[in-house]
Amino acid sequence: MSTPSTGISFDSDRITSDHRHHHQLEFMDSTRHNRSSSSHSPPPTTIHFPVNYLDPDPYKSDDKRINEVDFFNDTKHYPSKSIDFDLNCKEEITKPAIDLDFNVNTRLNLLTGNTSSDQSVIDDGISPSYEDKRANHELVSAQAKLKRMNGENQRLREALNQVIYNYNALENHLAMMIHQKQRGENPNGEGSRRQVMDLALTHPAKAETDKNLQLSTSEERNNDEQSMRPILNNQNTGNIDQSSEAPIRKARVSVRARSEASVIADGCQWRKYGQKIAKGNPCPRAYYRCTMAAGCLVRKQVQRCAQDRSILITTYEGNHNHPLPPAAMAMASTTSSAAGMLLSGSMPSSDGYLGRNLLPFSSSMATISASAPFPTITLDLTQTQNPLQFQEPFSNPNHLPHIFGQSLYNHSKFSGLQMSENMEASSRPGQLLPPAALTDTVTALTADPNFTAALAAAISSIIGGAAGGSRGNNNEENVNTTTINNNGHGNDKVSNSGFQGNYQ
DNA sequence: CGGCTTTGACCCGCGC
DNA sequence: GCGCGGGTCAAAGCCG
Repeated sequence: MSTPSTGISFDSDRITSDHRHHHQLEFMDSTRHNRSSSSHSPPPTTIHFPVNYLDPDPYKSDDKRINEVDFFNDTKHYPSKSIDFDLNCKEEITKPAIDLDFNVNTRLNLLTGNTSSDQSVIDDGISPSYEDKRANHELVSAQAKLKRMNGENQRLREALNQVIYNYNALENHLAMMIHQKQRGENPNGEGSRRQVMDLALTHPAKAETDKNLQLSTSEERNNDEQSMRPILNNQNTGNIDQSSEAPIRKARVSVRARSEASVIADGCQWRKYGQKIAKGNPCPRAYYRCTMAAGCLVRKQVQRCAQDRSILITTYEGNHNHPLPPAAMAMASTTSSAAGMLLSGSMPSSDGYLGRNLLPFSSSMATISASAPFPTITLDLTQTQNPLQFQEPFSNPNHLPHIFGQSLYNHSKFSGLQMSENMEASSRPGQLLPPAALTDTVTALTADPNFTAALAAAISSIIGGAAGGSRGNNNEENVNTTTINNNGHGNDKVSNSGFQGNYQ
């Protein structure tokens, strides 16, 4: 646990069962809605990329009434290592603020007391008083530097959170304007309700525009992409009357987590408004809508996996139009970022470039389904250990914060930040991209501004939400630019009280 | 009594 | 046009 390292990493993985929240979902045996037939759609083509996940131990039996998985409960503390960022996020009324609590081990073994056992015994001829003065000077200097860094880091984080918040507000304002425009043109409002909903749930207009522009440049499109052509035509002609558009696509982010809980505690308040038996799965699908603010259009579906009913599948849709509590922001920013990448084309279609390059990670990670009715990115958190994951000490099911950031977080690995530092990991067969593929992927990703934005949000999520950031999971091998000792173990760190993050 | 869940009915898109 | 399936509505009931 206390492996010496200068690494900076971010707290990541923790899932705990939590019964504080009362939203429950009864997966009944009802078959009244079951109209399933024997026909099945072909499995969607997929793109995979890694998500790190640690099993939350859903069978934890401390409490007889485990109804949720709380991804954000953070009560554990970890011994600090070299440089540990203890990120506390306090909730404000309108936006999250962050308190930073740095705990830096300067490795100078600076002592202000006279604990002889720790003092140097080497007689170098320098007087003790000189040593003390020098040590004190260094200590003061380090403290001053730390203070500056602390302030700067907090400012940056606040700025980043503000940007994310403004972005979400603007996005929802756009949806609202479109809604009003539609109502103005269609006073009855009938027949367009669902379309309005879809519009509001659809990811940013710019992302759609980008995607559509990409579509216009190629003749080789699959059927799924062809469905977007009406949108493209409208935009090209300057017609923004989307009420006349044909299929509006909305991105979904699906999270697969192994849990006996009924729902995952993602920090938001949800109200169940429906339940149905979907074709091909005897487990009912429950529909929830966000009730944290009037008019919030975010919805989620919760369903157990037919093949493995210990797996809970939660699918999010849409962006919140209201400030989120810190506990909710991790999921929000992650799903938003994933959806943005999906719709913006940063994550190309299943036969796309990135997909080929990322396929080596396919076994246990995230999946993009391009052939589904809606573009869906699935974060598979059911794997106890993914191919990139080191054996590490934080596989405690209670220490699973922020797993939702992992998908995007791992994407950052491909952005070429630390390619030269993959030596250890690359020694494990099949765990890293071939150099050429990696380079290509890096080029593709970094060339895409949407990826940059998404990555920023994801990093924000990780930094802001990781409740002290570094539980040092698998990711530090690549991302940590200061790592000297990449032994694959998580940076032990002092955790803190609040999990924060960002999501929508 | 208000908020939430349950659940049958309904709407709508899509494929045949 | 029809049936299927996904998604939503809304009345009724439940619960604190």
